[in-house]
Amino acid sequence: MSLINRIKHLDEGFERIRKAVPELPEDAKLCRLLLLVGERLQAEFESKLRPYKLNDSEFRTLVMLFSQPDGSSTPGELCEFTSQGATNMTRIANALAKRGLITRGHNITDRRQVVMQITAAGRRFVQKMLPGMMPSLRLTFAEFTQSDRNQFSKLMRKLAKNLTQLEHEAGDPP
Amino acid sequence: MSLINRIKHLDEGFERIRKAVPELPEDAKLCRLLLLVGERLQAEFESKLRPYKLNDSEFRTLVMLFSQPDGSSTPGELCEFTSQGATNMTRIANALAKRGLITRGHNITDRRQVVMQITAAGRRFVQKMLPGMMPSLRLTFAEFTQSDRNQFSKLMRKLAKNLTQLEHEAGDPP
DNA sequence: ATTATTTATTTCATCAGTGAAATATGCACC
DNA sequence: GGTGCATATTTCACTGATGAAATAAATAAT
Repeated sequence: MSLINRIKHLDEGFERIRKAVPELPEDAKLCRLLLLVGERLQAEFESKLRPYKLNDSEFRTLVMLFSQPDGSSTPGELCEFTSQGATNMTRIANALAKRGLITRGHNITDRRQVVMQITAAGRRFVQKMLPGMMPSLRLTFAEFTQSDRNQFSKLMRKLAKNLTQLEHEAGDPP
Repeated sequence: MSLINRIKHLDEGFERIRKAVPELPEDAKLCRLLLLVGERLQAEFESKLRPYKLNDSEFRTLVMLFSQPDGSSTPGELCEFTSQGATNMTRIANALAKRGLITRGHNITDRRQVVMQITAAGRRFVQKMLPGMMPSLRLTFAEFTQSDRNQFSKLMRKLAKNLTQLEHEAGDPP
């Protein structure tokens, strides 16, 4: 069932739910909308990655390194940036290192720290991958005006701000 | 690291990536924004569900039944609506049935079809759950004006339309 | 009546991520 | 130099989803 049809289905179902739970705010639907679109977008990304035998977290980690000023970082830092557990990060580093996309060494001034460094091959890989994602990216945001883009960015950041506040208030109140 | 900080980190990293891959459209960032917010929102939902020992796909399936005019559907239909595989749907149905939230019977006119029917307990469960999600929902969309909501809905639907087109064009061209 | 198709289930193997606990190593403090 | 802390890795058990293939049961086609 296409995304459009699922949204149509959502619109209909939501009306019936509101009949039974009138307190349900309209925002619940916005929320589902975002999640539906997000899932689909995520699936699109992963399908681009699959042929290269990389999964999403591996690729994101690699791009994270690519985007560092010196192309390197430590597992601990990357755990923070990507909200991954340390166990996972070790696994990801293993996978990337085995494929020669990164190297692992030790920080000279603190030999406890591992430094993961993107290799030339890793950079080439990212530079080859990114354009492959362009076509669907352009299609996805087709007919977006500059004002649409600005609105979109603004709304996402507003959501992010609120969600961050939610995180902090989650420190269980008495 | 908070969502806000991750976005700040994204803003900085993106600039550096653009230095190396100038063709990368600004939309790539919008895309990551949406995915970041979507992930966080999804996590929020799942945390609400966890105490009830239901996972996301189980709950969504239950709500799907709740939203049907007669509170019932078949595994095949639900697979379409939720983009789940048949194997998964059987597992979900098992879980929901074991907890008494749905019943399973056979369609009278076509005994191959299983009909999953939400029970009174299932309805009560949904009606109890939904309000529990309200507080975070209200916080998430705090300071959204009605115009924000309309914009948001409009943009999501535009994305959905484009993504649906993408799906269809995915029918591998010669 | 036999064959083919549809629907659901079962079985099995696999992947990706999670989290806890134990281990190794190196640093910092004093 | 010994104690304690920080960093990363390993091991293990688990969750949730995924997909292929075999099976069962009922219906449709003819």
